[in-house]
Amino acid sequence: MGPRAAETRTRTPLTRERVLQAASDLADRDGLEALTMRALADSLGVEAMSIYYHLPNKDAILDGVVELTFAEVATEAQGQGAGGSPADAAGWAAAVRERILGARRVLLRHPWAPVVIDQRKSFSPAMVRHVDGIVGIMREAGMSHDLIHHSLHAIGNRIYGYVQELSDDGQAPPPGQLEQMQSFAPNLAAMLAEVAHVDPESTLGWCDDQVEFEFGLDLLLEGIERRRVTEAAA
Amino acid sequence: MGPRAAETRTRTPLTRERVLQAASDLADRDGLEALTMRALADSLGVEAMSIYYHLPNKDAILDGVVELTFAEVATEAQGQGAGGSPADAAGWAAAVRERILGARRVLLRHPWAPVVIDQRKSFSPAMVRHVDGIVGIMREAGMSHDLIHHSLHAIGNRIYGYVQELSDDGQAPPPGQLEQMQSFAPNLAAMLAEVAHVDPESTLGWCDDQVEFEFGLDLLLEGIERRRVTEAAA
DNA sequence: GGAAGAAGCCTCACGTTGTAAGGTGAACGA
DNA sequence: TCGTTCACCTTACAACGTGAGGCTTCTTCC
Repeated sequence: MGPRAAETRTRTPLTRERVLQAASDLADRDGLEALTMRALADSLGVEAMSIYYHLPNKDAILDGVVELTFAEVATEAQGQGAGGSPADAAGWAAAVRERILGARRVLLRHPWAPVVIDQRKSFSPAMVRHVDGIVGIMREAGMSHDLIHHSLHAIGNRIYGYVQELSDDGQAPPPGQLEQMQSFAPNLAAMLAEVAHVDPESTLGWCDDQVEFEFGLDLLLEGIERRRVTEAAA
Repeated sequence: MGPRAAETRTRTPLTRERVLQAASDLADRDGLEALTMRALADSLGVEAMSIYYHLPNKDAILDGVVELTFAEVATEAQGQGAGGSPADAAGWAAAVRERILGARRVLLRHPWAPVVIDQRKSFSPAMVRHVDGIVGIMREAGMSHDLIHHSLHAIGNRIYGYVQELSDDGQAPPPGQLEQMQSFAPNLAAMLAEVAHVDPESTLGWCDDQVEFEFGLDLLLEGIERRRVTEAAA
């Protein structure tokens, strides 16, 4: 039998994985700024310096939780239509769209992740694999590497650099502020006044992030599709 | 005469503006992480706590430098064709494009600015004015507030959330890494292998950020233009 | 001219951060 | 039984933002 049989009362031992999972949970619960070495250790019932036995430093922890997040993206992706390949010339955009929205679904559960991703270089293998899948779909649709490359850049910011954008709280700004804005930003003020109350049933205050996200994504995908057709005709 | 005439030998006095300018310079020179209260004070020939007489705290400084950056954007914009309004139904996209590229030119001189902008809420008046100008152009082209609103979201990330993206150093990754990637990200590796050596005369290593940026921007602008035509036809 | 007070800068100190250095006790191979 | 190694802990330090309050120097009013 393993050494676990003789175990008496020690707490479950620290591992790299347990630390990273706890870090992710802590950031989910209390936000990225609450992810300190001492708080993390505390949530594991351990002293801060004990963590350094399993991870070299905090940067490694940040890299680790990003990796962990993209592992989640991968399982999310294979949960969907992983069977056939609907990525022919016609359907590539739908397939890419689905992958990206899937990644977004995961990132919405870990709002700190995009922040961490673009604060550091952070090219984790799982993230690379995710991008690779998208390249594969576009490649199957017959797109050139050059077009794919540009498209990745165009789309890239949108996924990984995705941030909460305006109005986290989902409520209108302090009432006085809008009419004050009217004086020096009249166009913007007019727009906000009209748009603000259009669809109160949307998920979040005046700007439904999901709607906005898909609007931008579709603009890009449509544009890329037209470039693909042009390229294929040549 | 003013009190300046009687001045003997004191150093030039601290002001809010001088502090903010020094902060911007320091971040330009040594990076955002080097912008600490003590280092900032040092660059002003002063002790850290003296700054607090002119600014309430570090957040105010960060807000201030963003404001200062967008003031630069404003002067850059009025340097260009501020005379007539070429923002009719046909030319709105070109006008918006020019504004955004102008903002980008400034932000490239202050690479820390986008980071600061989306770390905090940071809706500085100058930034609001900049957005307002874009709304005005689109409005003149007859677009609905709804379409403008969505378009702002689509474009927004691209400007303010703009980050350096991959390969800051502008060089290819460590040579071994690419063929290692080949095993678990073959599509990506293939693309990189082909794209990497295409245009060595471009400004920065393998990914010319300016080209990529304009590619994405044009995709969005074209898509928005088609939505505008559809909307105008209704 | 002299007193009062404000303006502007400084010293000191505290709590929090990441982490280097090294200690301690249990498990284990010789 | 005796190191050695593993896993965790204690102590300590430099750097961070900043609260409390002190010391000049200038302005203002009598």
